[in-house]
Amino acid sequence: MKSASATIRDVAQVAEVSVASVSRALNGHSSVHPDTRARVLAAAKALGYVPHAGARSLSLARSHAIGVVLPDLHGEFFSEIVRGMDREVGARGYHLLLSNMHADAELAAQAMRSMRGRVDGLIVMAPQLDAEGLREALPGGVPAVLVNSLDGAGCAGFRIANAEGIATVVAHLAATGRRRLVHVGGPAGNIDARERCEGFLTAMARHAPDIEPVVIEGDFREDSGAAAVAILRARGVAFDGIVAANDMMALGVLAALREEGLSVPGDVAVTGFDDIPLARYLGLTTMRVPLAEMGARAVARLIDALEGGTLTPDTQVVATDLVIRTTTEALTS
Amino acid sequence: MKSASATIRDVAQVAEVSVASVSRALNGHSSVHPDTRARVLAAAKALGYVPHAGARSLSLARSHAIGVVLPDLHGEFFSEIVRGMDREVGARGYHLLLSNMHADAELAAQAMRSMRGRVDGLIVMAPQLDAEGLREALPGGVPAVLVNSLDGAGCAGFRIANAEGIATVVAHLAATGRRRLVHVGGPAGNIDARERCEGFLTAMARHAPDIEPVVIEGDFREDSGAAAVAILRARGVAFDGIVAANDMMALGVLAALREEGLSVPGDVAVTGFDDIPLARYLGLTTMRVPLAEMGARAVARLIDALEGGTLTPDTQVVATDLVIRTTTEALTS
DNA sequence: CCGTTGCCTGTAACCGGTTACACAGGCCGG
DNA sequence: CCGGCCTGTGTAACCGGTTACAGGCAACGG
Repeated sequence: MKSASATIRDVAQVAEVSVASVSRALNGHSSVHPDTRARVLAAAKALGYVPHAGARSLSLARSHAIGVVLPDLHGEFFSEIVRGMDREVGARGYHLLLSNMHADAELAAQAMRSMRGRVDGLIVMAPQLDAEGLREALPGGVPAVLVNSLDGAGCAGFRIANAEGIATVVAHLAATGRRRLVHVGGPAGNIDARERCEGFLTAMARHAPDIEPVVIEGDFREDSGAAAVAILRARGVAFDGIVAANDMMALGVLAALREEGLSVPGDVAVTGFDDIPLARYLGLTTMRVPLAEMGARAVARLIDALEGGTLTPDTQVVATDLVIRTTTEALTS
Repeated sequence: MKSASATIRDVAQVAEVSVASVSRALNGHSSVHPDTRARVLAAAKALGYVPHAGARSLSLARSHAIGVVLPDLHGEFFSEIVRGMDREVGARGYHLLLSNMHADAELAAQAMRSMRGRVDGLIVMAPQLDAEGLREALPGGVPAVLVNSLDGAGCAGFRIANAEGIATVVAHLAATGRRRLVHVGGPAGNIDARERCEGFLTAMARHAPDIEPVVIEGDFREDSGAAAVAILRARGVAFDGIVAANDMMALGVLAALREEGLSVPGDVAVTGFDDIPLARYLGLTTMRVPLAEMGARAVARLIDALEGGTLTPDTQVVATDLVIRTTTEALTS
């Protein structure tokens, strides 16, 4: 009811006990006389007392918050991961503290540092940072779980089975009769993009050794998928399949192909990666990555470690599943 | 470099000055001798000192974090709003603390209380809470901005022009020759759902007074859109337009109609609400709600108030735009 | 030569909680 | 009747910062 917030001392005064007793009563300690507890609870309710979480976490050295550092929230990729984290964190009684990290390594370091003292642990998604930059940015003393990041510091982490996933995609396309494949890659410096690109080249060497694989660099955003198609047409490249490094670019590719009058999957097959929710609606064949689950697992692992366990410094690989939809339907034979 | 985190006292000891000087030097106070400042900076760097944000915010009574309380992160509706908040908050040097609130009013209150002392202000999205429950849940002493919520407490807030938006939709459908409209509403108790439903009935009374409007209750999720179509068919209702209360249900409606062999927009026109990113890809006619912008504005308003301004307790209405796509194309006349 | 001023620094109180420790009192057995 | 134990409570130190206040010292003017 009171607009100014009451402190534990106010409660103590009203209940006519010491602050220690108030603290014990409110935290359910056993060694508090029932009468005292009742008086404290009554006083707390009367004053509308709400404990000050900041002060509490200072003395407990526990904030029950975990920090999430990520590049940006654009596109469904990170949204899905955060959604999974949010679910797990809620179930465990923790909070999520979000922090955007810009591409610059220095700003990234600053973002992580600014979390010391307000979170118990850190989940870092820094696909664009190199091992060096990441190690420098990570503040000491805070347990961290890396997601989709190069591990330069021997941290716990998760990574997507990118190369294996792309290999599955290429094999699938080969099985439906496509061999002149083009890869639309992600931005240089992005670890997922690089692994997917390398996976593509390796897979092509196996499935279509006679064909010179074409790779066009994009930036993981829809526009760059469309741009890639324009480049291909301008160069006069012949292709019957486009393997995009993520779903958003695949969508751009789809739109551009239709614009150009090419039929999908008639003339060209198209695949994505991630299986963001959008992909299902558009019939996009893609590699399903359990994004939300990965987020939830990262949180679970971190909290387990915080609550007594230890954080084993190994990187867990999350598997991907091929989801076949209409953009790669086999040609009528 | 040190794994255990250094405190300001460690820095003071190494630099051979008092903690006060360290604090002043690091915070750029003018009254520090250049030599002292240099010694402090050197010591801080040597120890890998990072200030403890929790302790800092306790003594400053400022956390530079703002709390966001929302029902869940499912669907793109809230994701978009949070994305806008994240952008604004990052630009202002603040952090976002997420907290999920379940439907229960008691849990909602607890979620908000648990933020006291860790955030400077609160943004509350509680479309499912009544005015009473919301007022009780809001902790005193923390500035709050309500988004899409009933205001029982005279708070600052934002709301969507729901009724006007639906009226625009109905008018648009009427203009393309559809009059036997069905509304698929959101869950009971949700403020947006109720306003949209009432808006629908009002608009129908004007545009098609001779027709008994049909309303089917959904839950804002895709499945319930499909379920609504099943109900309509089972009841043998005749309709040539479906006005869904949000985009996700409209998608469910679209899928179900196609399943039933009905053509969109040939036999039935379909509209959504919100203009989530998905809508564009599926050609769904909908009312665009500037979700990200609304989130950003809520944050901006809150931070402005925190930094000296005052929080005027009025509710700002965000306007919606009709976005016409293929699901309401006019019938060939 | 001394008082004043300004610059710089340290001491200590404070933010709002938690908790180790001391201690008062009642009850018990010896 | 007294020592020990158990229960319940208060005092005060602590978490890691910030900052009001006091004071030391050099420069300066009178």
